[in-house]
Amino acid sequence: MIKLETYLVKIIKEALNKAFPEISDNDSLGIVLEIPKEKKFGDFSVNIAMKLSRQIRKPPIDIAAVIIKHIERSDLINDVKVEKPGFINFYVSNKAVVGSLKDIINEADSFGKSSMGEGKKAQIEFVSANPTGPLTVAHGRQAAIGDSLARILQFCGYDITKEYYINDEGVQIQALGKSLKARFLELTGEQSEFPENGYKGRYIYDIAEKLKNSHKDKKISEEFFMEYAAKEIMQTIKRDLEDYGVHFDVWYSQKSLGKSGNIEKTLSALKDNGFLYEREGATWFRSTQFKDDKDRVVIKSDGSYTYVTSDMAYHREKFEKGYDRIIDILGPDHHGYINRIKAACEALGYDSNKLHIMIAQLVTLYRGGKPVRMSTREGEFVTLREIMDEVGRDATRFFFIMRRTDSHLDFDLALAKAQTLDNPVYYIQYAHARISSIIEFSKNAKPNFNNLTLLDKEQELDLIKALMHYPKIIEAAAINLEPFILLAYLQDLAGFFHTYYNAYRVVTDDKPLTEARITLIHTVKKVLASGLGLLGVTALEKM
RNA sequence: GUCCCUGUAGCUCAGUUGGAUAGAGCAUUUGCCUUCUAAGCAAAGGGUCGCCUGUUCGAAUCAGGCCAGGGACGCCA
Repeated sequence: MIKLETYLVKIIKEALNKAFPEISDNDSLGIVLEIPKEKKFGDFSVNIAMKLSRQIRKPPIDIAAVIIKHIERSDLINDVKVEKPGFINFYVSNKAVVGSLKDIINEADSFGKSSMGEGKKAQIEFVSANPTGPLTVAHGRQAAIGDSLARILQFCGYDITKEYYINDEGVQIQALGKSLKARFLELTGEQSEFPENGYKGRYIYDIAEKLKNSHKDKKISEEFFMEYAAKEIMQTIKRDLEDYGVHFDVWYSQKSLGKSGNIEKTLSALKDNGFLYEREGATWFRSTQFKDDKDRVVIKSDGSYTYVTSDMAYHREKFEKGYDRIIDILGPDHHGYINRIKAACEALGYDSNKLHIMIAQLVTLYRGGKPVRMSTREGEFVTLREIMDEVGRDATRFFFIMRRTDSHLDFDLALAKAQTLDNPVYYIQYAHARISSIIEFSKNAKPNFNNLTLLDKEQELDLIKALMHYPKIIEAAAINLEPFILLAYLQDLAGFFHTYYNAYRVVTDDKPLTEARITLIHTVKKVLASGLGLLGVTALEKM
């Protein structure tokens, strides 16, 4: 929270104490400053009178009228008004606004940071695509959201670990191995039959080709085909993510989890707590006791574990590592999964409220308004790599964050690629580049903090007020785990700048004024760069 | 059948967790480049917030019930 807001909350609290001394615990009331939607309702607004209405048993508007009388006036406030249902609206003075700009400048690079995550550990697991094929569109969205969220949480002081869970064993990997073997034999001219559940994508041929060149006359085991294919694909995935600007701290192998003995520990813990039973030769977890609609098999009748079993053990490890917040980002096909995992966590005695499982909803690709068809099973799909190659990294990441995580996303490749005003990425980047260009143009005008009171135009004050909201926006994005909130803010901020740019010249013959304006746009530039950085989008100096 | 997501302007979507006359971009119409990037700005039109009932000072937001679209429901992962 910026200083001005802290001050306002303080004087509101004092006024409340004087007006209604009988309300003892006004700290728990939580005075929250809101930013009114409409300008005419002032710069900050408080709905405390409405909240107190029931307790005091008086109409909100009367309560507000009493409170307002006790509010301390100063030269930071032009006016305080009571509005219809019972809002108390604050109109701050130019001095307060300019003073806030000074505060923002003094905070430098730490402006916008929040202390909400200080001393807390958080883990975020995302993408975690099976090493059975290249990353697809859906992974692109999860990667963009996950990485941006990690950056935002880090900005809020969290000690954050980014993790990728590699599903390197099980039926799917076996199918992958068989697919590679079939293609390999095909290439070497031998008889082969392609497995029914095999992966038909062209990339299997590429791997087979590579294998053929490096292993001419050697005998190859089934095991080797599996490992070779998974390793090759994992390398491609890592390279794609690297080029996408996403770095993971931990690559966690499911195979290593199996070897660690943690699955057995997890199962015996569940058994001790009385949540396991046997039926039809399999062992079941009584997840229905925790809001799941079906009990789940944890040991199949052939003695092997299901996917859920290892994932339960994996989540047990997450809790054991002492994270304060555990975040999973999954694809839409995993939604049925949330209750199962939460059930397991509770059965193991952990607080499942610490676990946030987010579902990144479906992405539909369009090209110039027409849907792009794809089918994973047939090996026809658009990869993240193809999208990056076509529209570029910045636009790709931006477009994937452009909608709320839990809502469906239409991604139009033609639009993302378009370097026109239809394309919202450019709108923000353009604002940043424009500022750079002005600063370049005004070489001999240095930022100067002494004449900031010369900033008195409506568009200038609007711009500063928009800057003042940045810390709130960051916190909102972190609390809601929603990078989209930040993206929307940057669009607004860029808009305020473009408006200002068109209304006034920054560089004029008036030196003190020019210096003040340069100082302002410098700060806008910094915040734009900071926000874009958190989204993983480049802030361009020139366009 | 069960579960999840969605339903707001012609289109794509916001709506600060229950607040004020429901907002933005695109599209449409009209203005603005001899001056720091027109990839921009200013202005106008456009709404039964899917439907019904309830909760209260107050509902697009919460609860219940319908209707419509999308997705998921394996001893696959």
